[in-house]
Amino acid sequence: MSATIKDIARECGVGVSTVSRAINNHPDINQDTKKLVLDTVKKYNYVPNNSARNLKRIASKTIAILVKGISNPLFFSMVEMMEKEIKNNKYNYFLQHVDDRQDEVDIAISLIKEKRLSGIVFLGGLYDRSEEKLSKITVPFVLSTIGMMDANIKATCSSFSLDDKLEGYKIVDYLIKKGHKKIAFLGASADDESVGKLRLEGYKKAHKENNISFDEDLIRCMDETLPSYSMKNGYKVMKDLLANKKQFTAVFAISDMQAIGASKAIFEAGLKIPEDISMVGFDGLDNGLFYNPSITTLAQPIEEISTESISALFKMIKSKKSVKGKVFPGTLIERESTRAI
Amino acid sequence: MSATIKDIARECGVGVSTVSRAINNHPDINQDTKKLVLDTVKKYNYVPNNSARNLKRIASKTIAILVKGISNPLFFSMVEMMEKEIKNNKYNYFLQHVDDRQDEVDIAISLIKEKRLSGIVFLGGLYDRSEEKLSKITVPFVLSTIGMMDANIKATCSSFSLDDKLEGYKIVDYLIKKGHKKIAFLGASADDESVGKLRLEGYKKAHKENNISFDEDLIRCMDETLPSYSMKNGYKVMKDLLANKKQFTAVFAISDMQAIGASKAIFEAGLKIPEDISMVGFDGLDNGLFYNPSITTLAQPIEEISTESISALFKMIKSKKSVKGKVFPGTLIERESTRAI
DNA sequence: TTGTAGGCGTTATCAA
DNA sequence: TTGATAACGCCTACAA
Repeated sequence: MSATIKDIARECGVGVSTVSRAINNHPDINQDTKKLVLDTVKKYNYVPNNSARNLKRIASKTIAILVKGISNPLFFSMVEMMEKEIKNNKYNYFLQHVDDRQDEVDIAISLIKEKRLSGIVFLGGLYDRSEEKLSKITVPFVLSTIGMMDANIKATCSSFSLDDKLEGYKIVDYLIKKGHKKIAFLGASADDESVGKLRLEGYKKAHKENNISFDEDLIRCMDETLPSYSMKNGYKVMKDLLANKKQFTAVFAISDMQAIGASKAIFEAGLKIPEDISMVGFDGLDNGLFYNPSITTLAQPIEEISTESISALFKMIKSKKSVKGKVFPGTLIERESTRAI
Repeated sequence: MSATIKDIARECGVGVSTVSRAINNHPDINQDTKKLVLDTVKKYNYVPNNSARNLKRIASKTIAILVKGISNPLFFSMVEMMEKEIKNNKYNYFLQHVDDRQDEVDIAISLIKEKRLSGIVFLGGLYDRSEEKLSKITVPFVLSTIGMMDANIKATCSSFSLDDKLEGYKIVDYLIKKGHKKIAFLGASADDESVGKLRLEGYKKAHKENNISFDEDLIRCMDETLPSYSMKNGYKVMKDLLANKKQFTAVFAISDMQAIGASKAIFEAGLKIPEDISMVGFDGLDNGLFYNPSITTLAQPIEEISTESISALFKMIKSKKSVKGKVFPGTLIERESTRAI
């Protein structure tokens, strides 16, 4: 049906290897023959079959981005940034959603065999993986925006993220310094061992250092039936909290999207932000910036994280050596949703 | 390095074709042999190499979703829904972003050759394609959420979308019936020939039928340097409009995200929604629902559109016959951002 | 600088 | 119900 390398070779009156050399920019080829070949390629609209290439090549020049918790827009901006760099390197990539219940390492291992991946980016999720399991991944990979309990693993892997505990601490400390003593926490799932847990630790640490006790009833997990980190989730959880008649003057949601949903619930209860309740989120998304009121947040330097993650990956692919990860500082962005009391 | 079908065959003491039959669920195989093979497959953690499969198979059982204007969250929900159906059919899929400047039909044609696609979903974009060009696509494809000027093409293709002109008309007519006479329009790019243009036609028609003249100065295109349909874009354009001191009492933004950005600009100007200005969006996203105030919108039935698009695609793949498209009705959802004057 | 041929891991055809 | 074997389209020694 559509043209193959043989057709092009025949048409040009050369061998297939010459065509191959032309399209793959090999040095040992006559410039004139190369031009002829390339012209015919264009003329016939020939596109090499990637499957055949991948079959032949050891590595397929494709990298996979595994995203856990797809609903957070944070990841999309990151993917977009990574995409650029991947294209610059003339690699392909594909996105793979990973369910909350699926194990991304298992998926990665399958994918490597299936597609001869050159590398993998893990985006989000990946809590509490044993080093042993991670070591089964036979291609270079980087961990991006992933909170890990085990500092050991984090040190050995190429992990690019914030110190979630520290940043959680920073923003809660900010609220406390503003005079808030009753701060609700809108977290991840109950059994979360990743960023949700770490940010919660930051929350607790801030309370402890400021000599404030916190109320366990004010610490809320997300609703497992709803997409994680989503507005819906924040809304639902805040509705429940409000129904409980618990007193609080501030809320720390572990994502901007949850903060937005929670804010809506607060408005519907007839309360005002920040007059009655101060709201802070996490991530630094545009969604929070354009909200009314705009949401104070702990912004992740997603551009740096994306860029450094992906270039570390390429470094690993090309040098075969492992590259050290990095911890980035977050930035507290004070907006309209918080006030001193 | 990792196990191949030969390794499994050797291990089981059978031929490769038997292994192939086992893993592909072919009928003509002894159940015991099949079990043995499948067990060994599991034991060795064998995963068939997809490239080899695709090379051999006429079609690769993968379908591509080409998304134009990635920044609209509308598409992500749709992709998620389609994903389910694709997995049900045991097909693979991948997402491909298409730049605003790229031609999605060209990309599609390359992809078909490169990956032996079984089918394609076009999501967004694809304005004003000639039938001739579209006919170069040799595999089944559906057009989803795509506004097309040329009704002819729309009729021959499997297109699943709203009647954008009609829905644009509906929501503007709603505003007019509420007493608004000065309605700003926040559209797509200046040269848009797709949904942006169609919704604008609806806007004009509503004015005409209600015997109201409209002010060309109130019709605004998006900022080409910013992502289309985005909050940023709505914000920027509304800032400009406000700086112009033009009078208007309502705004129709062609996406909820633009409506949100525009709303923010309005708040920053010290105005209130809906007291000073009424705001309507388009799409029916959660983002508008959770906004403060929630945004009145013309909701697309994205679940139906997604489901019907993808099942039409599978019908075409399996029956080789073309399937007729469908026009869906939108739903006007009145929320907090509009009022009568 | 070029062409020939073998093989990458599958699936499908054919004969057993 | 099985197994050998020929493709699928490409890349890459190796030979010329």
